[in-house]
Amino acid sequence: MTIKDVARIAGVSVSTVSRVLNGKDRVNPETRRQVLEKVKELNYVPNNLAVSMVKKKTKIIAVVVPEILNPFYAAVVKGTEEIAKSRGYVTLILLTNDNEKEEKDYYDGILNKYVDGIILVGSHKNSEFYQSIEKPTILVDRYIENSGKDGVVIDNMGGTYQLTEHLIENGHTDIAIINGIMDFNDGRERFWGFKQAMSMHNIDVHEKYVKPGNWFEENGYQSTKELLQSDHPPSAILACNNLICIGAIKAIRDLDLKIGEDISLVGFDDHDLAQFNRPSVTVIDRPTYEMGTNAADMLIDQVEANTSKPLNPKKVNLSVNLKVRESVKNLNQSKHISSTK
Amino acid sequence: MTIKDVARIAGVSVSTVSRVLNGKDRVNPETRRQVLEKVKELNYVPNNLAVSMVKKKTKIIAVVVPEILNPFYAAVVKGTEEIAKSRGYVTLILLTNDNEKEEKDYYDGILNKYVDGIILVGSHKNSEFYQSIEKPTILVDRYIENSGKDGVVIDNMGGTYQLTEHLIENGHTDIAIINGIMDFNDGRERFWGFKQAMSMHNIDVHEKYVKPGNWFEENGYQSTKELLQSDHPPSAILACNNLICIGAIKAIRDLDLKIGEDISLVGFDDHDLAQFNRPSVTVIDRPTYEMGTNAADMLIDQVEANTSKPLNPKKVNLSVNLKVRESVKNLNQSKHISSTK
DNA sequence: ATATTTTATAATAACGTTTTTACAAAATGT
DNA sequence: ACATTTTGTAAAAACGTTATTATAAAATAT
Repeated sequence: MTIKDVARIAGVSVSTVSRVLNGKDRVNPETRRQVLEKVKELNYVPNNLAVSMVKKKTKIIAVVVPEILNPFYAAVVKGTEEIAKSRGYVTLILLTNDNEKEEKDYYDGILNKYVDGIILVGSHKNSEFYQSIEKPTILVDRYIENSGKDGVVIDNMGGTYQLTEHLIENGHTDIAIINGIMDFNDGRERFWGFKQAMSMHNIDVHEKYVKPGNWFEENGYQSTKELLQSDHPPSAILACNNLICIGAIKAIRDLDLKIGEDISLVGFDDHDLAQFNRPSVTVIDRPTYEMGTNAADMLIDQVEANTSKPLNPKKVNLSVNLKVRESVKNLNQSKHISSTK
Repeated sequence: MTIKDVARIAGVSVSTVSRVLNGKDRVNPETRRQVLEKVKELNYVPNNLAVSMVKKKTKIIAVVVPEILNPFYAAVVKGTEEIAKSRGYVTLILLTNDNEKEEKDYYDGILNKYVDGIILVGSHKNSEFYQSIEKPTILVDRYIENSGKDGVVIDNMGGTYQLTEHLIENGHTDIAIINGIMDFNDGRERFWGFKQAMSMHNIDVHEKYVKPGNWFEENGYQSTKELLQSDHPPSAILACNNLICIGAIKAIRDLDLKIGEDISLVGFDDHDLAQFNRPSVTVIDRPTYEMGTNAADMLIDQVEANTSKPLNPKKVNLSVNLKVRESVKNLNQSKHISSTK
């Protein structure tokens, strides 16, 4: 069932059917009525492929993420898909497993020719890769300077700053930090936020309390064990993402210690275990779903404005939220109590 | 940069370039070499849209799921995407929020005209909807009889059968079941598996121990409270999905009871909390990722065989796996101990 | 030496739309 | 009453490919 069939059956030309369907003027109301009737009767739907070819717009956007089982990325995908849907677009999903080569191949093979725009949680560190992308692109979470692309990120520095300050306010000074890799802005900024808060309160950062590593649970588990089994264990640990935090919780449990008593713990990223654990764990919650919706709206705006490369790339910084729960011991209070004893 | 440009610059006809690129025979090796050289030099990549139009194949498949934040569906998506990728397809993702109307609209508007095939965790109960889908379709998880579509499902009945038998073997007879809605095969089959196991061991199913409801956490929480606060609380609870199980765990905790001592608990679906909770919870684990990969392979096979409607729809039943952990009290043993006292 | 087959390439049609151009007929202006 | 504008429709071109058909040259067969 093509537009030709409709035209033939309705007894008009192909162009007239097209005009009617696209709401163009200069078509007799009576003709319009008849065409619409036949369209409905024949259940005609235009072929997207043909439309895309002539309009050079596919109404498809791609969302490229490392992994979908991580709820963080799943939320980004969800936000993207919902905005896309509401604005008449569909969403192509690509999982990269953080494999740079795979991401590049994808880009060359598919993205360039198929989609109107790309939402990208990239695995590449160098800005050249991003510059080579011709389609409108929004970088999410990880932002690369000089990439020439707009970005939607969260306030990493503010997040660890708040967590650190929360610990300090509760009297902690021996604070350890377990971080992921520092190749991207996220790891770097989270570390800076911690250092900044410490320096603002004139507290020294002990080198042995700084544990860089990777973003996985095993790192959280091992680093926590090392910290707690050392000569001078810290009084509090800052876990820089959800997986590290889970690893830390498990390590603490395996060492038969109590969170919030023997050791205080705070984490970046909220997750089920942080909520469910007793005591529950104080965390920074970041608006992951909103990152998706923001990015999708920005992307589609760009697509529809035909601005493939923004003149002045902008980075939208979404604020994060401290969720105070039960995992931080108040050392001031306990000192106070012991001093009045 | 189109095939025309390449042809012009290489000094051959458009058709020759096309022949070279598609590996057709009857082209002079020397000509082939020259064309390939220019293609590389000009960095030419064929326009997918044009190819799709003439070949009537888009190399896009759609995966339609109710929700992406649920790890179960995320795993299906992941399995689908990885197979699709490896076989040269890309994956369109559609989230329905279990909204029947939305799903139908999607289907009419996009799926029919854009994709080669569909992997569908459907929200529709009636088979007519599925029959009306012209594209190759694989139903995942929820299977509708007479839909005319192939399906990939798991052994729901075997799952609850195993869970129930595990409880019975440990001496339980007062077993309660908290189930979701019975509109689809999943809820029905899970209930049947329970009943079957009970009847095989000649144990009566008490009506007050049967709690149908919905698949959400709140149902698990409320039903568990009701069961445990009744006159004759059961000795064991079977939670029919991950969310109900989480609700049950929370309710038990809020009632200050101990899992595996005061009340035994088993669940359908593995999840973080079941693993993390102390004591950990015995569950049925289902191969969600494999459902995605199986479905994608079956779908692409169909697409490439040009069989839009399988003559004899088949349902692939993947087996489930009992993960025995610490949440079931052995009543035989305790009886034995008390009788020898 | 001529007829036939094989090989290499080009020209053209087709996929299903939208957009542009063309052309009447009707309406309006003088 | 005639020139001009407006309105409604149709025909044709374009989007970028692949597939089919046509044609010429080379190779082979008789």
